[in-house]
Order: sequence, then C-alpha cells, then structure tokens
Amino acid sequence: MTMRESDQGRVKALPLFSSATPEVFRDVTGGAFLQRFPAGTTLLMEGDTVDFLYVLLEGMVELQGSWKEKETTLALLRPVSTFILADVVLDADALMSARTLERSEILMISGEALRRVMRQDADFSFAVAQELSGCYRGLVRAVKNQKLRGGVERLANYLVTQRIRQGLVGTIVLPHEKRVLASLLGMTPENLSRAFASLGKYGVVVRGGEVTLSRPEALERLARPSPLIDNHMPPQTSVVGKAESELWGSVTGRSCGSVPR
Amino acid sequence: MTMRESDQGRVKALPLFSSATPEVFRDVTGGAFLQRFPAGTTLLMEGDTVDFLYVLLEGMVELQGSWKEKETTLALLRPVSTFILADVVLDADALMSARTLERSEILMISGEALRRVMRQDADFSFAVAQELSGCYRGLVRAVKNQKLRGGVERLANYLVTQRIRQGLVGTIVLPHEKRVLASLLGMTPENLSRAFASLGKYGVVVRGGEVTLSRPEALERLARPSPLIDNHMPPQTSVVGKAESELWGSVTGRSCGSVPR
DNA sequence: GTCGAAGATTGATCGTTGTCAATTAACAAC
DNA sequence: GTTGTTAATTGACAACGATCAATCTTCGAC
Repeated sequence: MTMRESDQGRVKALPLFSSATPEVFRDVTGGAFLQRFPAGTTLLMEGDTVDFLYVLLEGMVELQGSWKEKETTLALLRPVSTFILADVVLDADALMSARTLERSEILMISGEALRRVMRQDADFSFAVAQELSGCYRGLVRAVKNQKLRGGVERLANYLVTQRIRQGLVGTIVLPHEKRVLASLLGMTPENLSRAFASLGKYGVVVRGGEVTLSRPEALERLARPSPLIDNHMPPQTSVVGKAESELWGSVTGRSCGSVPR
Repeated sequence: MTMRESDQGRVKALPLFSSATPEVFRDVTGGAFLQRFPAGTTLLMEGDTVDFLYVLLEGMVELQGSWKEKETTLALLRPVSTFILADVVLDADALMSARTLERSEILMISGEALRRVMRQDADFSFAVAQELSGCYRGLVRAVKNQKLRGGVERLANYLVTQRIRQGLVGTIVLPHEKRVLASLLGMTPENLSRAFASLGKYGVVVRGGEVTLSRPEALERLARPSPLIDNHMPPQTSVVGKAESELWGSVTGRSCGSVPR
C-alpha cells in the first residue's frame, strides 16, 4: 500500500519535495498510498471534490475539460508529475477530469495532510507556491499559444519542441495517439492530418507515429518559437530545484500538473 | 511615497494579506511605494525581469501577450488586484506585458521582500499559495473557454457573467472599449460587432457602451454557462479569505492577476 | 458650432477550421 | 492467415473567423 524505496526516492526528487526535511516529507506522504490503474481509467471527473494530490510515477495521464459534449485535452503528463495541486490547496472542486492513457502507477497523497503541513512549514509552503507558479506560467504559455497562433503554427512549434526534448534527433516519435495530440493542439484529427500534410513543404514526413524532420531550420523559421510561449526546457540540468520546468503540454512535463498544448 | 492610511486598509483586505499578522504585513509592504501612472503607460514588457509585485489600487490595467506583431489581451484588472505574482515568486522573466488603460494608482512591493517573508512565515506562504491556486484555476477556465466555445458563445457567456456581477441589472455597462473586449474574447473587433448583432435574436441590444439584455433567460439558454468554466463569483460575501475569486477575464477580478477571456 | 481623429460598424471576400462521409491503414483476437 | 475494431486519412462541403475597404459615430479640440 505504501511506497517502495525506489519510488520514495523519485518522489523526494520532485521540486515540490526536494527541499523538504525528512520529517516534513514523512508527514506529508505518511498516509499516502500507491495505486495501479489500467489504461482508460477515469481517476477524477470535472466537478468532483478533490481529496488527494496525485503523483504519477508510471504510465501516462491526460487532463481534460469538457463543455456541451465537447472535450479538449488540457495536458498530457508523464512521470514524475503531480497534478491537481491547485484544487487541493484550495480544497475546491476539480476543474478538469483526469484519466489514464496507459496502465499507470499513481501515488495519492492526502490533501488534508498537505494543507496541514503547509501551514506548519514555511519552506514546504514556499515550495508549493513555486510549483504553482510554474504551473501558472505553463498555462499562460498555453493561452498565448492558443490565441496567437493558428493550427499549423501550433503543430510546427510542437514538433520543434519535441525535437529538442528528444535530443535533437532527426526523427521524433509521437508519444501518444494523433487524436490526442489533435485535442491537445486544439484542432480536430482531420485538421491535424492536413496540418501535417501542409508541413511537407518544410521537410516534415510522417510515417505512423514517427515524424522525420529533414530541414529543421526551415521548420523553425515557420514555427518562430519564442521563449515567452514555448518552454524549450533546460535540457535536464541537475538543478531540479526550480519549479520552472512548467509542465508543457506535450508529454514531458517534468512535474506540475496542468496544461496544454 | 509610501501608502495612505486608507490604501493600507484596502491592501490589507486582499486575500493575500487578510490573514497576515501586522508584523508580516509591515515586513512585506515596508519598502513598497505607491505610484501614479497616466493612461496608456506600459508598466512592464514581456520578457522583462520582474522586481516588484504590483497591486492595482485605482484605475485599470490590461495584461497582454504577443507573438509576431500580434497581440492578445490575457486579463483586465480592476482594483484591488495583484498581478505578476507567479513571476515574482519564481524570480523569473515576465510572460506578459502590463499597461494602464486608465490613469492608475499602483502599489509596488519588493519581490525580494515578498520571497523573504514567505520563507519565514508559513501562513503568509500559504496565503500566496492559495492566491496562486486561484489564479491557476482562473487560467484553466480561460483555456477551456477558448478551446471549447466559439466566438458568439464566448460573448454570450461574457454578457451573462457581467449581468450577474453588475447586480442582475437589465442594462449592463461595458467596462472598456469594445476593441479591448474583442481581444479578451479572442476575436477581431469586426467579429465582435457581428457577434453582438447575431445576439439580437436573444434580446441583446447594444447602444454605445450600454448593452440591454431583455430576455436574459434566452441568452442564458444559448450561453449555457458552467461553474466549471465561468466564475460567477460568490456575490461578494464577506468571506474574502478564499482566493477562489480567481480573477475572471472581465474586469472584476477581485484580486489575482491573470487571465482571461 | 466645425473639424479631425479614433473607434465602431457594415459589406464583400478569402482563408481557415469543423463536419460528414467514405476509404484506407494498423492492429489485436482468433 | 482472416476477421473485426479502432485510428488515420482524404475529399466535399458548410460554418466560422480574419482581412480589407468604406462608412458612420463619437468625442474632444478649437
């Protein structure tokens, strides 16, 4: 029920906990429990009351919002990531649903315990505030991305970002189904197909889940990435302290639980 | 240079400070200074390093993001509101510009002091975390609003929200130029005009900055507001403690500094 | 009052995006 | 292998939103 040794290390390495004393860490995660979910499991529905802070240790989780039978993907999370932190801090109803896209391993931390320790330990509270700030900035980037760029531009920037995150390889691998990517980018699957096709002029070739980027310079000229919108992530420098990894839509969010594109 | 008595009270009433001890309040706002700006002043540009937490005491401020000579409004702030809190907490560059829309009075609080006190006082740190959580949730609402609704639906919901905030009056007053509203709603001024026209069927009549909503029920049926997207705000209950006022695009954000629609 | 500048509106047009339908591809079960 | 299910693609069309240009309104300066 409780954590494995190895998982404990990974959780402790999260920005949220990296500066916590052993006591604080024990107090917060003491009553926590580890749970495994199959793919496609809904962990939380929009509007539900939130009792736990979730920490994704294995697998993949999608955060989504809905309105009038429409759904949209707000974020895709990879290990190790926390999510719905803001709702837990305010003890408020969830604004988004969460579901597993793969078989996943998730640590569930008591929200009550988290808030209690926050009120006792200024350093921990500060770490939470930093984490929330990073998440917030991630969402600001998402809104700018959505409002300022067109569909093709969003895709181009997504590809540029992925190329960097996957190590400047010539061929990147889409970490999820195209339908999910389309939803993340705020378009229909049909339009994503057409957007990929229209990037052919810039050396983008799609074969299944593999996307080859010959002519990355051309693609980048089109994408015009900006550090004020795209989080091209400090390439995993050892300094994990800053919460400024900020998620970032595409599977890769270091920690932080929210948002898009 | 420093605050008036009356302003001090208003600042202390902010969710961010309402639970702070007099010492904490003094420590944080001690080195702060009050400044007046004419309309149209740029307080901060995207990418700038952020040295101060801003508190709007009088006037109106617009937060905006830009990319490739395009601009978009991310939030409109009315007194009393803080803004760029997340950037201050992380000591990171600003992701959005801030400019006054009217002659404004703004309190500038040292970011360094804020962070220092946060590390010392768990309660204050907790209050900051709550504030950030509210801002974060406001942004989640904004993204959902933007991705899930069309232009006319966004306008309809904006009007429904304004009607509630202005006290269920029959005629609401637009708190800013229509061009700014258009940018906030993520459309061009031309399309905003047409969107208003298309709401005529639902009893919406525009005369200058005044919008009369005969048939609010019809408008509401079209708008389909949702508590998971629209923040119809607890109508100013005395409980100011919760940071869950969450801004909300339209001028009215109780406090909190960010975002839209 | 007249004038001028800026915002708002309207119409025409064009490009983008969503929708529906049909087809093809990928993949797991058998 | 075959079959059946789901995802992905393609085309045709409609809806939506952006752009350009012209007009009208508002409002402040004079």
